[in-house]
Amino acid sequence: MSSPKPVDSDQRAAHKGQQTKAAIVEAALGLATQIGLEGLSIGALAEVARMSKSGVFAHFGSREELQLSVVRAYHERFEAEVFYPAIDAPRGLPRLVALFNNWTKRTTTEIDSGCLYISGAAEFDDRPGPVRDALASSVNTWLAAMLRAVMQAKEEGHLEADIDAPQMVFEIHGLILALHYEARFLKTSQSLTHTAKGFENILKRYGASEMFTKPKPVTLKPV
Amino acid sequence: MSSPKPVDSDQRAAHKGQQTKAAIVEAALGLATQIGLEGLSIGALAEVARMSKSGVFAHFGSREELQLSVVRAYHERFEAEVFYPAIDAPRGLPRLVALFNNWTKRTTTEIDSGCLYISGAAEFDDRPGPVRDALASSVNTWLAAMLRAVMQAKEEGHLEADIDAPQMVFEIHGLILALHYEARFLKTSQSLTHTAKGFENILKRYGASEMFTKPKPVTLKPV
DNA sequence: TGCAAAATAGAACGATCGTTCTTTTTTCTC
DNA sequence: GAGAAAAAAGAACGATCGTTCTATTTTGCA
Repeated sequence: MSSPKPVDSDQRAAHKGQQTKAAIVEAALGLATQIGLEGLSIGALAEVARMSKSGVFAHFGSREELQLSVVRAYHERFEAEVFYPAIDAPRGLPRLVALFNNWTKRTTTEIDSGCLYISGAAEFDDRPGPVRDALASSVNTWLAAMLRAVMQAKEEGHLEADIDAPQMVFEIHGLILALHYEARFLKTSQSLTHTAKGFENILKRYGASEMFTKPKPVTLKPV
Repeated sequence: MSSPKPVDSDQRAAHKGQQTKAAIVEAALGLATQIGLEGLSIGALAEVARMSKSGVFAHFGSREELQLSVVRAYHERFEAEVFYPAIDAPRGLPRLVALFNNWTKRTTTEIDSGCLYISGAAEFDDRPGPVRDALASSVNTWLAAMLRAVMQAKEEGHLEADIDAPQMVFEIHGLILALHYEARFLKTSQSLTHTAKGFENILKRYGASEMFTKPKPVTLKPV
């Protein structure tokens, strides 16, 4: 354990290979969200990354390992963009609202780029294997976080005491899925409004106090 | 217009070719719901249909035309299974409930087989062309039917007079999407219960009279 | 029953796929 | 700066893809 000076900062890892690997995964993530994990081909990826097929391939050893790397990268990005920022919000309903807003915001962005958790589910829903497991594990981790937030809101007295927490998470999940489906595929214009209104409805039904139900516009931190 | 005796009954069409074409589409539908429209290959289809590749191909002329045939067949089946049976129910809330129940029942079946409207949306949301158009058109037709049912229930006084009908359809759509996602991909056990409960919650929120909100078990017609 | 037409089969095409192997280039370390 | 190690490129593989073309078989009608 006396490596000279490795692990500089973040991605700027020791050997050059890890940098390019990170760049490849980055490009692969972009391709996979657009055309799906199954549509992701090494040839097309190599072209985007301006490398040779075998040069790309050598970093992963198999296409499946490439797909796994993409799933892991997506998971990290999702956490960083949706989960962690919401932890700053106070425990209870505010945090739940923050989680949902971040989720919605990300999904809105993904109307253009595509969501790997949704396209991946459709592609791998009856294709057992490591990729499917990684996808399902990521999604379950996220849904569990939402469930925790709901239960905390219940404990804090921000929601009624006898609510069915998994039921509430299920309904919220449905809103996001409908947003993605109708906005990205059907190109329905009102989807985002419907999502926000739907969340309001859910909050009301589960007894959220009025002060939380009106969604406040996202305040930008002053620089 | 003096063809001897064609168009006997249903599929038993005039020339033999149309029978086998129907059989091929049938097999293709089974393959496509499982592995997706993009995963559907003529070689694999030929094997299932116990025919040669070129024999299968000749019936369609292109892979895209094959995919279109599958989408059309799926549309017909969806209509026959979900839409038409519900028209027997009285106009208004009973019909809306029947539509939803049929939809749920079909989606439950599709936990094993897969839903073309969902997997197709994921595959073609970024891929313009006739297949995407056919898929979107079918889904829009169905969602329009749901919207009509909601508005009729409103007119009949079964729902509150000032409700936002598209909003209600959006929320219902979300329930079905969540059911498919969580049951088929995540294999969550409670999904069907959550869907039914979610629909109850929606009905209540939009002012359905009590007699409709308690879901009656599907009554089997005595033989 | 015979014959034209329709339906199916068979072989081959160029392209792309994931993967392997070998060679060249680049990088890192002493 | 030399030499070892890592990274990237290049070529080729067997397989499968959609598609085309040409035979062969089967069908339907006179």
